[in-house]
Amino acid sequence: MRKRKPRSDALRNRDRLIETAKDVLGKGGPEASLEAVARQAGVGIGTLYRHFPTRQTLFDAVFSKDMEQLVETAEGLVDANDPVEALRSWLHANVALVETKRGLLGALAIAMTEESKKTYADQFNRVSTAVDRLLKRAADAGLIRRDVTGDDLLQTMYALCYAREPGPTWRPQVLRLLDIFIEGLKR
Amino acid sequence: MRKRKPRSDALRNRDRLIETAKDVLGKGGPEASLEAVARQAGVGIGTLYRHFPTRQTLFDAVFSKDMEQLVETAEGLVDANDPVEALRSWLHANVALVETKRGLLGALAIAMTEESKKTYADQFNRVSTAVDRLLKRAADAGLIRRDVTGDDLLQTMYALCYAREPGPTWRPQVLRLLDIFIEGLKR
DNA sequence: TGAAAAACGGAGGGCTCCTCCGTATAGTCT
DNA sequence: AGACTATACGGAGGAGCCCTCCGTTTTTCA
Repeated sequence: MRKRKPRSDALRNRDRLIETAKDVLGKGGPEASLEAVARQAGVGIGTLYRHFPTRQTLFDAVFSKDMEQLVETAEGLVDANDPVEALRSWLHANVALVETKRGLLGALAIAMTEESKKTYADQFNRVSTAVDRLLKRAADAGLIRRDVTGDDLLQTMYALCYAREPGPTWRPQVLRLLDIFIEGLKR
Repeated sequence: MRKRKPRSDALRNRDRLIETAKDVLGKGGPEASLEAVARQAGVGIGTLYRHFPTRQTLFDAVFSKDMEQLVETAEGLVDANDPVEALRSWLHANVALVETKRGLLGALAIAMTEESKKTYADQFNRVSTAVDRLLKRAADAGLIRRDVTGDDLLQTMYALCYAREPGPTWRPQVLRLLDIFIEGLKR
């Protein structure tokens, strides 16, 4: 017995929920009410929970597109001429990405737990591979120290993003701190 | 008309609440139930709210002792011989302090908002003064760049503490990232 | 010791979380 | 087309938390 085609209303509702969640979570942070999401999406609360059994699965759905973009940016830079500059611009691109959804910062912090690394394992691996290759090239060229991983970089970046209060000076400050960190990387 | 002496039961309850909060928040993070705090302290919920009208005021009470220690450490280092090393050891001391209450990390993140800077204004000023003096001495000696504030340092430190997952490798990793940052500070 | 200030406790309204299940409906088969 | 059934829907409901309000109790002080 073949499996049926997924029901169209289910697909539609799923999309509406993700779209609405992006909006609501962006404004209200990661603690926003899921019932509000369901309401605003014009959908019963039961429907929300059927599609996304936990808060985390909803976050994951919201972020998966951004993750994809992050991966692509990283992979596009693998063969850059100056590996250190490539790292820097990758990090800067990420900060810009984060800035577009400042309200999601808290949610991002949640998203970066060990738990969700399993969910994102595939993307994380691709990012890690790309970034680690850059790091290795830079280290081989004697440009930076050897004891740093792609994970370190990512975590530090998110940490710095998270630490600063949102506001007009947010971005330059984050970038400055990040650059100091990169400076420290150099041998 | 003189003011009365504060009632003894009030003082007692206040202390119990802070002590219990330290415990409960340490385990459950900053979202832990305040009703649980009241229950475990053997006190009515109304009593908790009378003493601490908001979640933040309760956090503040919990942290005020640690803040004091942080201030003293900073002030003790002002006249150290090597200003950069002094900065480093101050930061390391803070990391150690944070480690003793790993569970409070999330709460700390909350505590570091603009809002609570008003509450801690006094302590923050003393820390800032001490650290800025160290920074200035180091900068005057040409050891580090000039565009960094004590606030930057503090925030970065908490950010790095917050980014890493708790676990046996937590501390060395945080210290390593912090040292990289300090390295980047150097001119 | 007794009055008044100060503090206490917890009921209660409002909100959220999440589950469960009777009802509705889209896809499939004849 | 019509019927059948897997699939999805909605929202009521129990449980927990937030916070306020106020009648009752305790402590201080004259």
